[in-house]
Amino acid sequence: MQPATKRGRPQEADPRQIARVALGLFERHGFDRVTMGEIAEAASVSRRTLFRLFPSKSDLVWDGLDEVRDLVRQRAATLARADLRVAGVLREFAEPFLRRLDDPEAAELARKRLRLLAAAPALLDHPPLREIEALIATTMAGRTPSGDTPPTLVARTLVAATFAALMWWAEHGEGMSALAATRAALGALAPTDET
Amino acid sequence: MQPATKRGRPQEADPRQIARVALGLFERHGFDRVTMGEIAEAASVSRRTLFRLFPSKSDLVWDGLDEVRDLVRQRAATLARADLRVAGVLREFAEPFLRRLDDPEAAELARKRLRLLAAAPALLDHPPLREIEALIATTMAGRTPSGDTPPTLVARTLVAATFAALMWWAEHGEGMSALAATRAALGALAPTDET
DNA sequence: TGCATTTTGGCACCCGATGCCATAATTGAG
DNA sequence: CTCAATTATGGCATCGGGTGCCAAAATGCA
Repeated sequence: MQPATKRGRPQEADPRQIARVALGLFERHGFDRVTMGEIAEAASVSRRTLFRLFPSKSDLVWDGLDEVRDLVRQRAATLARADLRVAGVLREFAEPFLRRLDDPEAAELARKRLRLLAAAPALLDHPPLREIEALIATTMAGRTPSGDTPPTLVARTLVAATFAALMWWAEHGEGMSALAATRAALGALAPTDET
Repeated sequence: MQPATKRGRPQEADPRQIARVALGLFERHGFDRVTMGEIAEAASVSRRTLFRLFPSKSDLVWDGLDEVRDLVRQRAATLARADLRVAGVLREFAEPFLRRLDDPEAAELARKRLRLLAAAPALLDHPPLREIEALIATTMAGRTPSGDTPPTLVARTLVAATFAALMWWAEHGEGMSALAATRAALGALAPTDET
């Protein structure tokens, strides 16, 4: 996969720097009011290499998500527990990442990104994100006792609901932790009979 | 809003016919492998008027959603009940529409559209759809007793979860009704404590 | 010095989408 | 009947995201 050899022309462009520049522009002017040409100019690279480093505009926002996806992959493969229900999925997948957001600085960065999402929903259509969803769903589906509600149904609904809760938290959840918001939302969804 | 008068050049293009043609092409070749130019040619209109009738490619898939949105608007304005919780939202908003899917023919059309969604998630980024979500969310937020979990949080999570359940139903829910799948999924989401 | 290797960036092009404008087809008023 | 107002159509140019192709630069290695 990686060349590892140091032959060839060395890479001049710094992807993380470029992503930082882009994120700054997005926050200031809005995601879709910033053109790839402007980002390229602001980062002092050509439009062409910008597209080579970040094949889509969304990749600039989701920079770093690949590593999260790898962690989720690893966690999914490692998990040997049989009975993995909703509470288990939250404990094993959501909590380890959400706890990072206890750090106010990390929380603020996460909020910035999530607010970008709310303003430009096209960002949700992102392959690594879809793969994380699918990983959680299939892992859960394989480890849930059958007989009750179809596991794939629960899994996909759970992931969607969790993301929605996170988006809400980014905008209105100032007082509470991301994890608390997620738990509260999931708990409130059961359609208890009323008059 | 509407001209109502019959002056001016009569409309030659038939939007519903065009949408049908487009839907057929999408099913056969996949949403993003069909170009607007091809649709225009297949429907015997110019690319320009195609874009005037359907400002975005997604509008071809979501043709007719505006009327659904109007119904939801009306329903939201009419609803006078105070305490409108999760079960109430399902009863007042989801059920009236999901019941239409008891008709096998309507169910098959809905499945076609939802399967298109699963294959091209960009279709989910559609203004009328967002407005329906927002309508339900704000209606619910205004009628839920405060004190417990923030209503806007519950509302947005509920809508996201319901859509996810519908998408699952379109692909794997052959045996069951759309409403049953939704209910089952929501009920299973509460994180009951386990070991 | 040359050669393989890798990055860079320029160019042309595709596709979705938008603005502008000339033109066609109709109704209604004189 | 004639003409103006009105509405739909479609051609043209342009923009922005995205891709393929290819030549030029910059390095390690023989």
